[in-house]
Amino acid sequence: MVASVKQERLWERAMDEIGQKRRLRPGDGQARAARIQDVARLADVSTATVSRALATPDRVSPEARARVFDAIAKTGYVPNPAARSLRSQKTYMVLVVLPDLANTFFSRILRGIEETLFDAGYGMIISDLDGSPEKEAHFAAFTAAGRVDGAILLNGHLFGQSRDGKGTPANLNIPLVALCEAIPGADIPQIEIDNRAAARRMTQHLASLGHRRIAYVSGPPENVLEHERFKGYREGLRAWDLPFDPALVLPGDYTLDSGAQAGQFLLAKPERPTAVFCTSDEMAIGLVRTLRSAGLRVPDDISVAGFDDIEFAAAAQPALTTVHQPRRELGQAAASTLIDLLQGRMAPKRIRLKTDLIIRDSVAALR
Amino acid sequence: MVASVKQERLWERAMDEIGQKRRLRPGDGQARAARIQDVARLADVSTATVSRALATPDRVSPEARARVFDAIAKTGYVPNPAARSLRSQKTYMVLVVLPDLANTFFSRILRGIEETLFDAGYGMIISDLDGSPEKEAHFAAFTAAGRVDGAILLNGHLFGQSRDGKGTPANLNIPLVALCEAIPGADIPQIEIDNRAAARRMTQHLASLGHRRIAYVSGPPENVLEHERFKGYREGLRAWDLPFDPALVLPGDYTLDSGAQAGQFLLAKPERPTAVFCTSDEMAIGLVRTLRSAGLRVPDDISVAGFDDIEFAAAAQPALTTVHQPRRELGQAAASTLIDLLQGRMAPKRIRLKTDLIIRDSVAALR
DNA sequence: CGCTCCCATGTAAACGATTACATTCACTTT
DNA sequence: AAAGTGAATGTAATCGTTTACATGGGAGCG
Repeated sequence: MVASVKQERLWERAMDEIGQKRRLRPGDGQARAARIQDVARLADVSTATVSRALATPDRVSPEARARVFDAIAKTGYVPNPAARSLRSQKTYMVLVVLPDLANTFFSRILRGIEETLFDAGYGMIISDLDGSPEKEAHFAAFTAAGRVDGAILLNGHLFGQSRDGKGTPANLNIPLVALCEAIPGADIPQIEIDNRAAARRMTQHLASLGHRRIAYVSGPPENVLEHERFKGYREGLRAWDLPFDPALVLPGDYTLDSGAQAGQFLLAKPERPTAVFCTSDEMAIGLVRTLRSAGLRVPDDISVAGFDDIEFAAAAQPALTTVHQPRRELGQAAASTLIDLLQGRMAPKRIRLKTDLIIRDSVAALR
Repeated sequence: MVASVKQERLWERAMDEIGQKRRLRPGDGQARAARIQDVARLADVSTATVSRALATPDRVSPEARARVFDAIAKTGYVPNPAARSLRSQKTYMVLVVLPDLANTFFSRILRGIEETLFDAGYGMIISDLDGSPEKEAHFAAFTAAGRVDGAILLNGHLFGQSRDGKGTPANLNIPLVALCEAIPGADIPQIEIDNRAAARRMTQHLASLGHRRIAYVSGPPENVLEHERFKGYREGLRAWDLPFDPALVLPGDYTLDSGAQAGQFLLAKPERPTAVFCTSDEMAIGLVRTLRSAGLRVPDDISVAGFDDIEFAAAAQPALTTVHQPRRELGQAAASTLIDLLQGRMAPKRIRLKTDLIIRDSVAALR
């Protein structure tokens, strides 16, 4: 892996030199790649020694090792992954299962995952479930076929199971890690933030600024994150001896549109809250937009808080007070936990990363 | 090739049916997956017939085919991808090369790619180059090793080459497609929008509203998109007989921060423009923020236009007038073009998708 | 000196599919 | 009736590694 740049250059040259036609399509100038045989012959050792020089360098003599590396450089040899995988039953590939690839919340998490996997020599295959059971079945089969060594699940449930744990989980026999949305009942490592504590903290922050009527825009009702955040919201109210008013709980599903929708509900209420806690930034941005176009000023007339701290939270008008999720770190933690499992090391059952309260301009003290 | 989708389906159905049987009892060892041998024995045919029943069903007698499918369902057989790939030199995997996975612009494109590949039975591997030559070399080797059948390049250059075409492109010998950012000089299909026409149209739109001093916030100077959009900007000015003023061209790199930075430059200018054309929505949003915090009203005091029409363009304050890029369709077009190549069909050398001028609230007529 | 032990290496058997080539058999065709 | 044709299937080589097992030789030890 370290020598890859140099190898690459040499490889091209070697390919040109060999220039041997492959029997694919006539007239196609496909050159054949060097095989382990070629390296072995050139280094005057057996294929076994070449393989060992690569996998366990300390088990071959320094002289042989040097000759092998030399031959590898000369031929530009790159091991054939299919052959390697066929024999060793390892693919060095990880599946990342997402509920929705188009959701901007995931992109930075993906990057955290990708970079960690990359450093450990693993590739990343992405599956965007997109709410389709058909795709889910496909990827279950895909996984079962042994195309990946492990998987990171961001979708809140196992293959073949619904979110509430109904149904029999597909038996994949590979290491799994749940990221962000914990999978209740599954005996796999869970990487997440403390959603409850974060929601409680935000609620208390709003209360501490004098707000007594604090609305809550929820996530989808079946969502584990939602349950936790809702609990935190109620705990926050209780800590400040504020009454819980079900009329102040508005349905949402984390999207911009549902936030805008919640804004409409809010405007229609006879007695308006003075602060709104949205459980996603997208909803907060949608909500602010609705409120402003109705002539309300944020935060002067009404405070709005978000959750996630996506890129646009800081650029929104007004800049959003929100809960920061360490998305990149979440991805990294999930990936390195999975790698631990893949390499037979112990891994913690649960990792909870710290969130931060980000105070910007969309929340103000009650006048 | 054509049968792959159907094959997948069958495996899935088979999986479902024998789901119970394959599940491990607690404490049980690893259950061995069924091989083609097992299916052949059960169906009382040779392995060749099983293979043919799957790949070319019409070359097998209906009776044998039925017995084979039956046996597949009974055993829950799923072909081993490594073995298949080793022998047939096909992986049914496509590499998607991105300059920056965390950039929200790409997520919807990825989805378009993913769904199209999925429908054709291909999987998607993502490589986030992240500006690192090391990663680039790695993925070049990865590709050269034959882990993918083809690649979609969104990064504007070939492996081993810089953006301006310097250096020898890696000799990968697999079908490639360039998406969004055309690769000049490369003899591969290019899927893109007409950046020049779109930029010209937006510039003319601003001019038609009476603006005579129209600033331009650019992309990175080495970027092909940037060159095209800049040409369009100048053409738009010329069409309205407006002078080109280099002082009104501000450097940017498509990010939020560079837009905010451009705003600072703008505020410092003695003679301010009345409209600003930002070549990305992110920059427009960053710019608006800077302008507003300096007390300027958008669009009353200054108009701001964007490019891309990302999700937040509509939710921004004020909602952004911008150029809509059909991102999902771009992804789909690139993927299906690549699939055509992979399956030996002809593919167009260049596909240009239509853009739309989206008129919202951030641009107004000059008072 | 003879015996063990271990290290470095080689030999060759997997891994699980695809597919070129061979074979069989039922039908035409001449 | 002999030969030719083509469809259905089987046989076995092949893809390029990894790795269990075998081997040979040098060091250590009594």
